[in-house]
Amino acid sequence: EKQPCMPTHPQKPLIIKTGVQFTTKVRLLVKLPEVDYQLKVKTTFDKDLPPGRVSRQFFILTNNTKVMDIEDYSNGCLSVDFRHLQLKEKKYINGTKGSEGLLSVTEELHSLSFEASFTVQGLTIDLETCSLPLVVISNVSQLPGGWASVMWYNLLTDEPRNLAFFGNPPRASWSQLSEVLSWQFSTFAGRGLNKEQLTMLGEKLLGQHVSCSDYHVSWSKFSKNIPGKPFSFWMWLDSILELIKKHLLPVWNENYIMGFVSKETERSLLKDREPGTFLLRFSESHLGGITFTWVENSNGEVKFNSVEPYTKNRLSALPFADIIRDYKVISDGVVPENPLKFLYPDIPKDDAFGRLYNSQPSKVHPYISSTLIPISELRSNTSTTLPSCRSPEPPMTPGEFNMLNEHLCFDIETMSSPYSE
Amino acid sequence: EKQPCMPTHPQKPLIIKTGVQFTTKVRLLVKLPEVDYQLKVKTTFDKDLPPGRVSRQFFILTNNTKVMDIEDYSNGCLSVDFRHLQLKEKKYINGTKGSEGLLSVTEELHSLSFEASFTVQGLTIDLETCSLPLVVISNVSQLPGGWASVMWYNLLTDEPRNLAFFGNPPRASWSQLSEVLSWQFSTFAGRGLNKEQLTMLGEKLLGQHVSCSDYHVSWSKFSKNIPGKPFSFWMWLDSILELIKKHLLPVWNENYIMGFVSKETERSLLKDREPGTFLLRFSESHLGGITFTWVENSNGEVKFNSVEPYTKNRLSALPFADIIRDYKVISDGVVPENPLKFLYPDIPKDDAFGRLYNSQPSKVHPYISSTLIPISELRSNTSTTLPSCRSPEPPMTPGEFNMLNEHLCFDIETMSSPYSE
DNA sequence: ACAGTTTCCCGTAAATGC
DNA sequence: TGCATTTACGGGAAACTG
Repeated sequence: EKQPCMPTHPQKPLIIKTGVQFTTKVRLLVKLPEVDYQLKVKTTFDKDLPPGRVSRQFFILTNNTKVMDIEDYSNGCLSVDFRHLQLKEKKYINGTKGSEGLLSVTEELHSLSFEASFTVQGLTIDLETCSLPLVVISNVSQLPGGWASVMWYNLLTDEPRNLAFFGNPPRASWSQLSEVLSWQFSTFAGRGLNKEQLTMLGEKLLGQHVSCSDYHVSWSKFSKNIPGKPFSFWMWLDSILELIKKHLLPVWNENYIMGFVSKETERSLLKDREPGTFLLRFSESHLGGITFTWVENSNGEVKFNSVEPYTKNRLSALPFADIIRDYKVISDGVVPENPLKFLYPDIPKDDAFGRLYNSQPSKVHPYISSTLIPISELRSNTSTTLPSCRSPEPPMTPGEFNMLNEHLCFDIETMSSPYSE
Repeated sequence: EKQPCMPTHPQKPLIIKTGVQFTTKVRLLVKLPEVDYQLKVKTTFDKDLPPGRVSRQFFILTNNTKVMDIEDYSNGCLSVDFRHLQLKEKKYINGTKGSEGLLSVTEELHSLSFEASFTVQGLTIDLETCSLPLVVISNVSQLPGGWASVMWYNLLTDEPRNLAFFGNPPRASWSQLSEVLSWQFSTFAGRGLNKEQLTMLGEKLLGQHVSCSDYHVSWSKFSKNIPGKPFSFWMWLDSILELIKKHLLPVWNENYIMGFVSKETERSLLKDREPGTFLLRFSESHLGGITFTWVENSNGEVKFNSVEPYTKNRLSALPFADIIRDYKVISDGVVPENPLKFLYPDIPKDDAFGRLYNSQPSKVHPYISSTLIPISELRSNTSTTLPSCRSPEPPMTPGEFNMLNEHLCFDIETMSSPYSE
């Protein structure tokens, strides 16, 4: 009879961070006869959860009851918006720290329950409903893991409340999964993944089995660390999504980032193109990095170069389009030259990126304006630059206030509060 | 009977941010006879504060009583450390929102009281003491303003608890103030200010009166916005201090930053030097910026150029020493050249900064490493690029830190609030 | 409308727990 | 000890509130 809407965390529903406000809405779908009194709804976190089922317990720190009201728009349904709800972990539940030590926090599912009761014609009616499974995190660094769980659950089951789902999570067929992955990109970055990009992702995940589109991917393969690497497939992919959202949106939406290409494919694509042709792809070895690879012709021999991937730190100092515009290679002290001429297959660089270049900062008079440009220095013998020695650090002695300390002996002393810097 | 010792937390004592933990310590300076029971100390915020005296009221959210204990080291004094104390504002004290609407939050002074009582030989003895005046802030953005208050108070009064101090704050003599300002730099950045730097600051604050070292600076001149600018003298100076702490420490400590120089002085210093001689100074028109000015000789005519000031954002993309090493000017498309040759007066650039250069990032094999370099493009027609108007100068102040001495006699102590970095 | 002030909360760093 | 998880809080920005 009622229908819960999810915690409306704008972007990533079904994930709640402790100590951070969330909201939820409950709507009564039937019209009640003669409701002339207040219909109270109470929200409870993990109501009736079998003990030992979860390893962490939480409660709603804030006010958890509210009176239903007629919805503004149209239908006249009764509904209630809970706002400013906040979750806190119960401490000291000693001993009963759940049996599921095998699961990580982001695999532990919870739920929000809603209850109301009213009396009509002497008959008391109890209503109760609950949310889809929720993941509770304590730091945004756990958001990607939590979102992986939410996706997996909702992709693979229709059960409304199987909190033990990750005790034995099913596999996903590649055709289902690839659709979800593309959907992530179209939802959060405005453009989905094309067939070639998905193929590369499939091969990364499954080896050459991708051809069989009914191949299945296990939860571990998707969400647990790749052997030999400190991150999982999904963490890697999500780091790219974040990079796009923060620094590459226009370039991504123009479809200028091939992004997911194996090195072999990359070379076979570039080798017959005009020298100076380049393409953009994401780093496979590091989280959230993008690089460009260009082809050049030295002495009749085809050569490929890739720049060290740019990560969010570098990109926040200099927008990516400007990096492409200004990138220079200096060989043996000769005049720097930009090796990037054509975006694959053959679009003149400025035709593609011209609209995305930042205008130069306007000049503040007495000063000469200055900008940063990305530059690589090549030596003809070895590939890179000088060895250099780092120097020691300067001591930094903040004078302390100990001036008055010791000798003052008498009685109290003070306090330190964290202010400093 | 009790006596306070200074904020043991080295950094910014006497400032407390709501919602952030702080600590304080109280020490009993007399030995009590036969103390065979527990001596409890209770901490109260703004105890007995006349109503209406302050516009905001706070309370200690956490546990505020603790038992005294024998101090670990030596003397066997009784003492107690309060940790994890936290302040929260009392809400809804309707109506009584203090009379002092004239004062800003950082001018509103508070205090922490400590009480204990014990019985000896049938006689009950009450002990009480309290802290130096405290400033309560709610966001780190208020820290500079709070610190200005703490400095001014402790510089200009020996009263232990004049919470109405900012109702009518006294002026500071330039000789006092300049000492405090220099002390800020030596405490927080490891090197104080020299005579020339202080002179420039004095002129900024007082015009040409600095010669009279008994000239006095008002609190407003020090801490209120400079007419026509959105920041005060102290905010400007503090933004420079922060910039040094975060990005310029080694360069500052090597004394390579002249920093505070008027444009006139700058030119007169540079005009007779070798072309390519440069000096480093802070922006007077923007918060937290540093620039270099170099002299060059074009067609027998002396010319000065200054680069657009670097702020924390740019500096966190590229360390300042590397900027100096790599800075290039490109004129009319010719080969870029670094115009910086000698640090004033005549130190070859690499002799001065060589040890401070960062080593190049080591190369990750398949990639060509890349770095950012700062570059300015000049057109030959005018000396710089677009014309634009620059604004006037920011002011400055000197000061000194003898603040906390004297008054320590009786009662209390201090606190430092945890802000750190 | 607005300025001063507080709240909110991400993201990094440090602390804690297992 | 190392890893997983939580806490702490600076810093930018939004929300508040007179």
